[in-house]
Amino acid sequence: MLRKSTNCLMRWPTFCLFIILSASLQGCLPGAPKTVVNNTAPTKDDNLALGNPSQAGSSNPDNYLITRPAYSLSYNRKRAIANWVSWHMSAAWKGDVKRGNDFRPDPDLPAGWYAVKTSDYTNSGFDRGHLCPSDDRDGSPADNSATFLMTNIVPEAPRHNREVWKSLEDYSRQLVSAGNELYIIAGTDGTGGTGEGGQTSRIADGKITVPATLWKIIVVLPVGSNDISRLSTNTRIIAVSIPNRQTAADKPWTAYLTSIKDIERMTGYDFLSEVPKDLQRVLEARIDANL
DNA sequence: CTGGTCAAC
DNA sequence: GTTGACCAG
Repeated sequence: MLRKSTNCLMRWPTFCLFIILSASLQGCLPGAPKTVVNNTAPTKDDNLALGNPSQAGSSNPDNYLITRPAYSLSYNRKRAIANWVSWHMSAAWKGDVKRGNDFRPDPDLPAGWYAVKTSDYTNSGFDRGHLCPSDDRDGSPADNSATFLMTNIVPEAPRHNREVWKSLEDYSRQLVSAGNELYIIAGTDGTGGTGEGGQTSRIADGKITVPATLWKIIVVLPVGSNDISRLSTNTRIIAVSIPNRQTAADKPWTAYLTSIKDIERMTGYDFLSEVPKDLQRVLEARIDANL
């Protein structure tokens, strides 16, 4: 009953189309259309697609843009922590690369700047808290390793990091497993947190500021391309602002839901700046419904 | 690199 | 029980 493929092409075109798509044979068949169906496979997209919230660049040391394949961030030299980190998240970034734990100074800071090292956090009473999590970047060794550069790390109250912040990270990866992709921006604000040793403004002999607040904005999109055009008034927005205190973990992350507008008021940043103004207004006022 | 802890699932 | 993510030495 098996026919040669040329017969198949004439007699069972639908069947052959299936073969073409599933076995990636397009390149073997000259003349086959390049795009037969919409591409719904998740991709790795621009980490800053929704905008650069603080207009970070190369001129201001306290708003210094660092761009990598894994994420983009604004670094604050005076505070020795990031103002924010922005990254795209989809199943395309996921894999089975083992967590590297290779915390190290960021070699991409300008010459002459102090580069935070992992031992600056030892015995500080604060965790080396990821902004862009290791587990969001386990698709390649290079991407995972990039999350351990100390510019992506902030002094985070241990219970904050391991409990309430982690549970939101886990939830966001569940959203990805369920068929969404995400744009995530996480950052810091204010000075002074409460770690294992009590209230602290700075660690490492004053070199590193302990942020008072960690905030995060998650834009939830269906898997696809043309990112900006996929935002609508129905787009789900998850925004939280969580004090950097051990006791913050006494409540679930849903207790800290807020609006993007509130985070803009707190930080002075402008989020979703690539999105049309009218749509920004709607989405930035939104507070996610409690789950 | 190893062993230990803690919380969540 | 296992896993993930810290810590210290």
